[in-house]
Amino acid sequence: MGRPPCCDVGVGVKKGPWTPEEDIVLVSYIQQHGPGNWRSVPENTGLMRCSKSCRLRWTNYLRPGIKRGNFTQHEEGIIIHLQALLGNKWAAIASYLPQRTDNDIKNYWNTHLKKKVKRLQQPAADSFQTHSSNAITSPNYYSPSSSHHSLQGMQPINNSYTNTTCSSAPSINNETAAVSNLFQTWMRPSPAAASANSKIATQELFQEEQDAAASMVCKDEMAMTGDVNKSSALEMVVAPVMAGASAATFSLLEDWLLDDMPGQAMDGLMGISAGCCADPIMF
DNA sequence: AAGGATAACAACCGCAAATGT
DNA sequence: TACATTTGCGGTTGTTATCCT
Repeated sequence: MGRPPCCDVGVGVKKGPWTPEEDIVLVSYIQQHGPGNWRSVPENTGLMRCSKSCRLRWTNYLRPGIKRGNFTQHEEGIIIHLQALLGNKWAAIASYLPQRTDNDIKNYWNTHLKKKVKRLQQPAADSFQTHSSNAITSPNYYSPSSSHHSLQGMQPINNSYTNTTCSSAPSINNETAAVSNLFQTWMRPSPAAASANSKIATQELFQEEQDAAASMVCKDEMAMTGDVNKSSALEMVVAPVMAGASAATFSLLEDWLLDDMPGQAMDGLMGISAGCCADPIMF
C-alpha cells in the first residue's frame, strides 16, 4: 500500500493564512453539508485549499464551541496532569477539555506549561536529591499520584463538532479508568461533585461547567472588549442560520469576518444572536 | 524610533489508523 | 484479504505581535 498522493501537491493549492472570504465560504458550506467528507469541500466550494487545510481550519478555528483566550488555572491543572499521565496525546487531552482544540492545548503546553512545569519541578528535583522520594513535584499540580485534588469520575467528552475522539477512542478508553482514578484525588471540590459519586452525575456536572464557561466566555468578551473571537461569534451567528434564520444574519457574519473593526459588526450580531452562546449547535 | 529577541498562535507536513471498495 | 483513499494526530515551522534594549 503506497501512500496516497497528497492533496497539497496539486497545482494552485493555496497555503498560508486563511482570509475572511475563505472562512465564509467554508463555514457556509459546512452549514449546508456538515463537517466531514473534507475531500469534497475544496471541490465543491472552489476553495483553493487542500482538504486537510479545510478540516484544520474548521476544527481549530471556525467550529462553534471553541473557547479561546487565556486558559484558567483549572484548565492548566487538567492539562498538566493529563500530560503527565498520557504524554503528548493532545487529542486525548483535548477530549477532556472539549472547548479547547488539541492544537490550542499543544501550543499552550509548548509555550507556557512546559516551562512552568520545568521551573516548578526544578526545586522539587533538588529536594528530591536530599529528601525522601515522595518529594517529587509541586503537590498542587504535577504529581499524578497526588491526593490533594480530585476530578472525580471525570470522563473524556465526545465532541460532536468533530470526530476527533472517534479514532482515538480505543486508546482513550483504555486510559479512562486510570485518568478517572487520578482525577478522583485531584479535581477541585464542589458541592455537587462531592455529592455525586456516579460517572453520569459528575459528567453532567462537568458539562454544566463547560456550558457555563462557554456562556461566560461570550458574555465576558462582549462586555469587556467589545470584540469576540470568531468561533464564538460564528457560533452565535451560525446557530440561527442553521435554524432557518434570515440571510441578513449571515450577511452580518460576512461583514464581521471582512471587517477590520469587528466590534462594530459585532454590535449587530449580538443584537440578533443574544443567548445563543450557551446553546451551541450540533452538526 | 529602530531593530533584535521572544512569545503566541495559525498552519503545514508526514505518518499511521480507519474506512471504503 | 489486499489495496486505495480519507481522516486524524502529533511534531514542526512560519508569521505576527509584543517586549526589550
